[in-house]
Amino acid sequence: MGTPEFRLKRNFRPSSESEELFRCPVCKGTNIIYDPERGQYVCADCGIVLSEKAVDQGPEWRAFTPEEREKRSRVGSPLTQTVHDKGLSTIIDWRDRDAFGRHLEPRRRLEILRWRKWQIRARIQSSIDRNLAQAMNELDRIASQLGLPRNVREEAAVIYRKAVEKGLVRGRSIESVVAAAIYAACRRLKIPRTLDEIVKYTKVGRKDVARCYRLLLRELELRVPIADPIDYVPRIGALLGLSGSVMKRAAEILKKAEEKGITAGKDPAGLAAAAIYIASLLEDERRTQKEIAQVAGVTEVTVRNRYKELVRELRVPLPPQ
DNA sequence: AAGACGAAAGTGGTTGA
DNA sequence: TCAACAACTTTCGTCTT
Repeated sequence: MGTPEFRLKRNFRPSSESEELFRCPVCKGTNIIYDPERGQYVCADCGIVLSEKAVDQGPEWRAFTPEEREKRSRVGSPLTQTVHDKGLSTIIDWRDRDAFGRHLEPRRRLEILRWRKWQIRARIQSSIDRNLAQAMNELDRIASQLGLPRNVREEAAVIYRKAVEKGLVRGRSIESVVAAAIYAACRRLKIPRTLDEIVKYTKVGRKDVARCYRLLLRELELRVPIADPIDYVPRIGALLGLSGSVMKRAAEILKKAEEKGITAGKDPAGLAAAAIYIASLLEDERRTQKEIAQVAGVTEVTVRNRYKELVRELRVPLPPQ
């Protein structure tokens, strides 16, 4: 994988009746372009990323109000109770006797044994299914709010399923494990989303999700490539409506910085933001530190610090003024 | 009036005894 | 488990455009 490259279809214009859907909801422009690498549509005029949320107007029924939480908890917790105590387990018990207390003949006994085995399997199966069903709901919700492409959702689903099968979800909230799975999927597929972005659409704490994420990595032996600041460039650039040459410039800066070994231990989003800032100056497509910081999910100060560092260490010749 | 800059104090997470 | 530590954030005053 070399430098990230936008191969975009300019003036992308789908035909006929679905036209309304392909207008930018912000600037009403029709100049929507598609970035196949990220699986996103981007408005070429105002630079906004049109997530799937903006395109498909699917119902978003979940609120974060206390009442909603109440409702959810009432649907959630009885599940385990039902399965545990009130499931089929009371119907076929462990005794090898019939309803009159007589011993069963051997043939009959084997039969019962088989029933019991299946009943237990069915119970486990159904609990996994129920868990998965709920989790997939959550996954879809979070993923579409983040505007994640399909392949990430699938990767996340696979990770989650493995986690359930290994019994890693027990004792943890489904939502936090789902969020962790999504984060892991993003990292693996190099679709950069910060942990904070994902947590934002969740009602569990950042801490929980981070812990679950580490757990998933350890228990499932997931290999995750280390976060590369360059991966953040296209997204930040697109959100700011910057041209390809700025992004290319930013990527070059980051590559040099990496070679110099001054990127270790630094927040990749911050580095990318700083590189974008420098590139925007060099290419004369100025954006303020504040704007860049905002879309990168870091503060102005961090952008500034990284930017000063990069300029100093790499001796980037800045234009006057 | 807005942007850039830097200092200083505070925060959350990692590391090593 | 605690303390030290580095990176990042928040806040604020000052200078520049």
